[in-house]
Amino acid sequence: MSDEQDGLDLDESGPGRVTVSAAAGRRTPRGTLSRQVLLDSAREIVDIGGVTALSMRALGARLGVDPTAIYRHFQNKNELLDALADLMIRGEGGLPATGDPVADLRESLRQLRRQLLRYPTLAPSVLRQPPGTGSWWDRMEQAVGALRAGGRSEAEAAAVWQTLLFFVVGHALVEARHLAENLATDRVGAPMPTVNPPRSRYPELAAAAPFLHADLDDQFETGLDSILGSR
Amino acid sequence: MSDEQDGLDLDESGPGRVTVSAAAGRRTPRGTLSRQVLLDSAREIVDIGGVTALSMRALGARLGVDPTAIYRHFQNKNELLDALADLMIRGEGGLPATGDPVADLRESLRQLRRQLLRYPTLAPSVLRQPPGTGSWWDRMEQAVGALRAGGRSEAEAAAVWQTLLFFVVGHALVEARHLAENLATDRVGAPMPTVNPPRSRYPELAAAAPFLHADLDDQFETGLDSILGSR
DNA sequence: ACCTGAACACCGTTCAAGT
DNA sequence: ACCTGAACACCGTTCAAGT
Repeated sequence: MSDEQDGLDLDESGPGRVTVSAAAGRRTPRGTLSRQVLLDSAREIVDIGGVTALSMRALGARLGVDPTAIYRHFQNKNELLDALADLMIRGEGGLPATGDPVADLRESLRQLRRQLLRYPTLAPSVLRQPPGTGSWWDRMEQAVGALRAGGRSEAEAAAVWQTLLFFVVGHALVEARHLAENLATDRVGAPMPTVNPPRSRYPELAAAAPFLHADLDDQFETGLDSILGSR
Repeated sequence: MSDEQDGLDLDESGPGRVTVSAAAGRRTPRGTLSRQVLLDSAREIVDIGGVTALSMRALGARLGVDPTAIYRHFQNKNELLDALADLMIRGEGGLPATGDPVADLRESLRQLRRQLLRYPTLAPSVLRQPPGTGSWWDRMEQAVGALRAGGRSEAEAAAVWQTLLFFVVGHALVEARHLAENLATDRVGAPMPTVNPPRSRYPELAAAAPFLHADLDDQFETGLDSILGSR
């Protein structure tokens, strides 16, 4: 177990830094570099070492290409990160469409959560794409439709959608931290460490503490219930 | 107006980088460095240039001290950022206590929101302090108490608290972006740019779009309503 | 005890030069 | 047209040395 503080990105930092380079030997021949190839490699790097392992230099090294060649395809690193966030927001395999709008909405949010848990260190980039961005349109159209069908006004539907979004991303961030800590301490699947405030000063909190870190799948569904009002 | 992409931290980056140093001339005499002094200066730097302007070197320069002297008081930069986040979470001037638990809870969340809007680039650090951390205890005790008083079970109270937390932080992040964009384009106080999806493919979204960027104060209250169920 | 200064191993990005 | 390589202006952090 290391004594270093993880960043929001859950990456190793400092001396024990995770480095991902792999194919430093082979050279990618001319003309093969493209947004697609770069995004694939970038996602691999993030998959292995988290977003802090993704540097222009590391990405270049992985593809056997000079780091500065990347700037032919992305204006800067931020644009690359936004493109990765876009992939997560759009998802793979399309949105659920069973015919039940509310069920589809819930499943869409579960899908988003799964994506976020697979690439937890990209969550900040995802949260940076404002809710009105094109990447969100498909998911949002579905959500607003479901909420309107449930009898909500357009104004209410818009507000509830934003609330749902923040909840899903925030929840995934906390769960990702939990997973990372248990991986680090070899206690995968262990329950979350219980909050332990002094009962004398924090009676209410102490009583609620055991429930704070209940099963996170259940908690996610409960959260959806409380926002969607189907409690 | 610049064409560069802002980070989550809303800072300038790249060539037009914001730098904050000021007192590069005077030297702080020996023995005057402390966590308190460092935190105050760090907050000033973040206030002026955002969190990306805060480097160990910049902080040292501002205090007329070698950057590495900081490591006497904070193990590393992460610990310094956590301490700054702590200040935001705890707030200044104490929690509201009018006697009405639900009103106090709402006011406490508004207080947190105001803090986040004053130092928006610290929001990621705030979100990184897990909900069970000591910094949250006072606010959480109050929240859980109010929710229990409102008739909720301990499990429900814990879940609703987390939902509220994610909502407040996420909402502040979006609003901070909005403020930063309007500052950059000299349109302070202007309404948010309307989402404009093609109406043919996104009929529901197009109809709800005008409400998506309604007054953010109202939207915040509406969001609280929808989570707290007093709709 | 507390701070300095050089050093190490990194960054993102620009720009002239090569093929 | 596309990629390279040197260069610039930065990082966080360590460690031996100074006061």
